[in-house]
Amino acid sequence: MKNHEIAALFERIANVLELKGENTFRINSYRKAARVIGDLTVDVEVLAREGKLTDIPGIGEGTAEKIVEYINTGKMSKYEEAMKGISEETVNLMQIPGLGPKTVAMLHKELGIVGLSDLENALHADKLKGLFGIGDKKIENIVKGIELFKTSQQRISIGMAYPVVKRIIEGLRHNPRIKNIQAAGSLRRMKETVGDIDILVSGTAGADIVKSFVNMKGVTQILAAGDTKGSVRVEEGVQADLRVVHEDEFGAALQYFTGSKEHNIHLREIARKKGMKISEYGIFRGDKKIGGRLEEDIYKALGMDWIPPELRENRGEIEAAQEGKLPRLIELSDIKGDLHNHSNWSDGTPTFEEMAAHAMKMGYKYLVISDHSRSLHVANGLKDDELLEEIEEIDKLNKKFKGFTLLKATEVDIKTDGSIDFPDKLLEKLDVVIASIHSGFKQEKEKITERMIAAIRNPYVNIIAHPTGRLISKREGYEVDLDKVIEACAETGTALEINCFYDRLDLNDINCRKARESGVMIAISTDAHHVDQMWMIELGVGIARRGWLEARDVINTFSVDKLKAFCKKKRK
DNA sequence: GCCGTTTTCGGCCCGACTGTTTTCAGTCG
Repeated sequence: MKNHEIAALFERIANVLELKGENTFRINSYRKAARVIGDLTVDVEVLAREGKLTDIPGIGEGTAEKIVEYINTGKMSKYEEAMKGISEETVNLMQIPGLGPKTVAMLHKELGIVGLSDLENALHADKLKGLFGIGDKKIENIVKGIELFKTSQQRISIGMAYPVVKRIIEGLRHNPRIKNIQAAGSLRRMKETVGDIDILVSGTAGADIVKSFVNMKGVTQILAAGDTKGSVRVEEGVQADLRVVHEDEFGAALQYFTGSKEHNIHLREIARKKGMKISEYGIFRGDKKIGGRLEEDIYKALGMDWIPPELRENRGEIEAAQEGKLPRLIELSDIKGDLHNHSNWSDGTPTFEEMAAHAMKMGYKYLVISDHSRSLHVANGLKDDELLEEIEEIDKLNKKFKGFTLLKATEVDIKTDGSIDFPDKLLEKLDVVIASIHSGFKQEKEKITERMIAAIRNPYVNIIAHPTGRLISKREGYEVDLDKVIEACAETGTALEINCFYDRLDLNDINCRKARESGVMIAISTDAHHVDQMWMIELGVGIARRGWLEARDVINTFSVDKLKAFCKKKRK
């Protein structure tokens, strides 16, 4: 799939055109094109072949031609033309906070600054002073911006941000001046990574609320503390912002600060066409405010259903809301059990009893014990006779439970030749078989895909765990043709996993939606090695919601009997 | 460059903040 290459190219065209001072609306078109192509769940090449590119909203004749050109020749003449006389390094200067296209272009023109080192030299030699629009403050800000740019920590995983938010909300909840408190931003949308944490409150005496926020436990640095906004850095290294708004603006502000930007822009376009206006203060017809206390006010006034935050990415949710066709997204309470867990028999820490007790506390009806198989030595994988012992042990325990079942399973290794390292007669004794790749990551795409499909065709394999092997901001994952994997899963009745572990979140939202569209069932599983990791099911449900999944798409919403039947069916 | 229940031309999301060019452009979210 060339979707991401093409999206990246459009984004780069937008950046360089911005630098050149081209028409903003044309630039925005390229941005939009980049976005919609990047978010497609189908192969752009297929659409091109079918002549359907212009069916995509935001893709017109011009952009479609450029896509076709790139598919056919591997080049886009528009990009090469735009980059003439400009270095990529110069375009990248715009990433420095406080440096926008106008300033970078001016610095390039006046001082011949090409990249960051030129800029630093010029600052050192005090050459910026006296340039049009540059005063002492501006220079100071550029210096700060460069520092920030260099040290700017990456976006952090939602799994790290999530507990921080819980702690902050817990810490403020008892404050009598606060009426409502709610996380906003990409965290509320359950995006897999979060840039900073946004918390919104409504209440009286803003300065007082802000004060208690910046003095909270875990705060390492106070960046700002005013009447309506406080900003801190916490010990996890992430920035957290708190905003205080009026009670009757809370819904509008929540809607605004939740984003995404693209979703909000689309809503505002619709509002404008209907003679209305949306801002963080409310929704207005002319000068008259017609709503804003509740988030629902905004959507209702625009003639559409309220849209769950996880869907607000401008990926078709607005159209669906207008037609009353939003999915009934899966809820955390639909989950009846966790399908991938490790005990102290392999590389986990808890005993079976501890796992069962925690699962029951979470309200689960069942829990899958899926220790590693023998070839995964590093994880103390079980040998054949040990798996047999484990099965016996679980059977014994199950007799003690009422309304709860430990399910017998394994996370079996898909070896480099595509074989599975437990024999069928052993797999036969299990309720669930999970298969995954833990070695040979560097194999070629075709080989990995074949290998995975061989496992999917094994009649005992029910779930493919962490299907792409990626680790967020650490490892790309192996190359696998996911389209073929999805096809094979759909054919054989094999489920794909959303691995909830915070640095995996694999499948991701887009692949998850793609799988659903092909009729593949999904398992949401934590891969917990400790009972304190089982809460991460919440992250997986978030990804599932972002992938438009309903309860019926997810096998761990099934009753224990239905789940067992699902797994058995494949063996016939 | 895209798009159409006022439109095939003339629009295209909204507001805050900052610094500087003292009336507004640039940047950001």
